Amino acid sequence: MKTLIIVESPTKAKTIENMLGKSYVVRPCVGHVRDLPKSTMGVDIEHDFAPHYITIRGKGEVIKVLKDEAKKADQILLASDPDREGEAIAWHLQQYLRINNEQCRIRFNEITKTAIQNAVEHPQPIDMNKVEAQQARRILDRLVGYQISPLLWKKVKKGLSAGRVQSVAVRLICDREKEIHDFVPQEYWILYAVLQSDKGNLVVKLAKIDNKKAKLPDEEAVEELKRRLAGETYRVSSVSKKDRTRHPLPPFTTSMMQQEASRRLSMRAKKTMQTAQQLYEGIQVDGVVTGLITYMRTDSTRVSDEARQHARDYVRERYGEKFLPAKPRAYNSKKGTVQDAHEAIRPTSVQRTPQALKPFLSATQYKLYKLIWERFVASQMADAIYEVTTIEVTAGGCLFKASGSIAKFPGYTQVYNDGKEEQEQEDLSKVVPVNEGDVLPLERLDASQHFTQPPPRFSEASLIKTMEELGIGRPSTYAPIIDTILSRYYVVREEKQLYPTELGFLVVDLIKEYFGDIIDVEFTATMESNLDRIEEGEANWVQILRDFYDPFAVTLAHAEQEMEKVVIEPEVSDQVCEKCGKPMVYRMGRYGRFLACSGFPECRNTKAIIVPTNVKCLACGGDIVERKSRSGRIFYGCANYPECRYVAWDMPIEEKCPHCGTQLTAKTTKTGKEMILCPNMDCPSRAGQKRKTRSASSKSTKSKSAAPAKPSKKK
DNA sequence: CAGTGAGCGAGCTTCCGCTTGACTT
Repeated sequence: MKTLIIVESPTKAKTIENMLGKSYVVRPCVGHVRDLPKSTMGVDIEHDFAPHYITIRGKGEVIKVLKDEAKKADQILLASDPDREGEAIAWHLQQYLRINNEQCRIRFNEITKTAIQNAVEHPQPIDMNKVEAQQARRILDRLVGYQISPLLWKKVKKGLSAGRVQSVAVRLICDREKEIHDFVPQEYWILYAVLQSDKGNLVVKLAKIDNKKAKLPDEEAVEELKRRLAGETYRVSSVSKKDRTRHPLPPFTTSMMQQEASRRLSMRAKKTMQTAQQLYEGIQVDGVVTGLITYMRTDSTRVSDEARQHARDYVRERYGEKFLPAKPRAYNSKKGTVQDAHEAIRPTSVQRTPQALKPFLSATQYKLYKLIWERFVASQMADAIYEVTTIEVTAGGCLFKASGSIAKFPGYTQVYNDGKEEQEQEDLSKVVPVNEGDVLPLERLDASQHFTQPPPRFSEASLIKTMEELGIGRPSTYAPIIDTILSRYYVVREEKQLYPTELGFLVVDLIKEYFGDIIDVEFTATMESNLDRIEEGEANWVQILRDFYDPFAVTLAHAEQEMEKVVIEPEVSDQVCEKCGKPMVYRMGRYGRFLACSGFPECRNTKAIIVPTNVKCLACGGDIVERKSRSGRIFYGCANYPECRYVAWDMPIEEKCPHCGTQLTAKTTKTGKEMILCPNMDCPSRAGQKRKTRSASSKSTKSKSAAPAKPSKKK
């Protein structure tokens, strides 16, 4: 008796095969095996939206392996992920491999021997309601994307795209930009009273005037209040101390990991996912390829009992009983958009500390692993306890306050600092010990002018966070969506911020005008609740699609008719063509923006976009200019290139390196400090720093070539 | 670390979500 088990990920296949006996063969299908065709709609709208599925191009080898193994097996079990997409993958496999057995589907939420053995012993039928929900989602996305996009080609520009998810992402960025543009800053003032005490000055902040929240809109109000307070006595009306506890954060989901890696490690979502994938697939540790983290695409914070127990054992042993909460912490994923097929992202073993693994990891892998490990261990540790002191001072009917906190017990912050510490340290400096009833002489009143700030632009991380909150997109698509809207040139990224382009605004405005409801943030939420009803057997998938499509078809026809062809006028630059004297304009090419003569095609002059700086090149006396590399990264070079080859990633300063004479550069670090660096990597001042070269002792090359070549145990 | 690029107009572009490589922007 031989059983073939099919799972989605190759790594998972290897892991599970090692857990089961010799009579089991585990093979991966590597995601979906069939889908709608790329080149045509593939949906028969006239016949109940019947989909036309074909095997996915490029999956030939994977499918061949599955077919061969299926022939040899007595029993086939489909173990794709226990969520909507996984159910559909199982169904496609069943259809394609012609599996007759009704009991062919097994499901498990965690990869432990007991969970898998239990699942293998209880195969079930495929849940067709779930499959139909997935199919409805797939077809709806196809209908929307493959009908609005061609409309944009016709009316605006070829190659454009629109979709349920990407168009909302662009919309969010455009709406935010408008908000920032329309924002009117409000002036307000903050008033501090600096009071003398024998332990030093106490700084208290104005909170209330005549029992109402203090509002100081302008300088006049401040002066008036100052006159009112003149000669008043400042009396400490209360001093209170209170303990406050803070819970650790749950272990990572994909989106939380992307946000934290962006905030703390300045890593892009794509880079974070690539690195996490390496940790998941396995690193050579003492000659053995070891998977270091659980699956990295998940929307769940759930943790297996086994892993939780190991974390508790580790905390007890390493930090002592005090750091252990009485009850193990459970992070139950809230119901809703969460599909909960995988656990949270956590280390596969807490025993593998970041420090112990450091020699086997690249710098990036180490940083990300450390973040994941610490976040997970902290999530099973005791609360942090702070003592918060609040001092209230009254004077002339006004209430002033100061508060600060001191850590009494670090708890989980011993391992994972959530970054609120610095802020509280600052508060603390304002609090000096005083007693209730004390009358403190006034040193001075400090008033400062402030303005309300517009909301910040989206970063990759905050966009992902917002999309997740709106239930738009999935863990596997957060990072790719950002690439899509960047490559369509709907948005651009500068530093960490996302800015909409003219094209982005144009396309969003058109979709808003003609297909308003599709781009509404509620659209996906409504769709999801309909999909839930299909899953529950309360709604019919064809009916759901019809209810959506009938009005959509009308909208589409109307848009085809009414939408005017847009002529995009290129943006005129302040530069003049040196060949014909006409102004130069910005155009979009295959490699991004460039300057072209507005006299095209008579004059074919083109130039790269170069931004001047005020810095001189110390090597040749030329101007230093800002340019963009092919990958889009900003760098600085000499305007006399190629005669002068001076280049640097950071802004040069007019000062030479004392060691090698190369012109130095300056950059501001994350903490706001200015760092002077020599761009010459061979300079003695750079000694000990890693060069960006490929070392022969590479970890990934070895494991990658070794893994598929090694024949898994046969016969 | 920087090259090019657009228009013609034949035939193509495009969606979202699952998974990894192969192959360059």
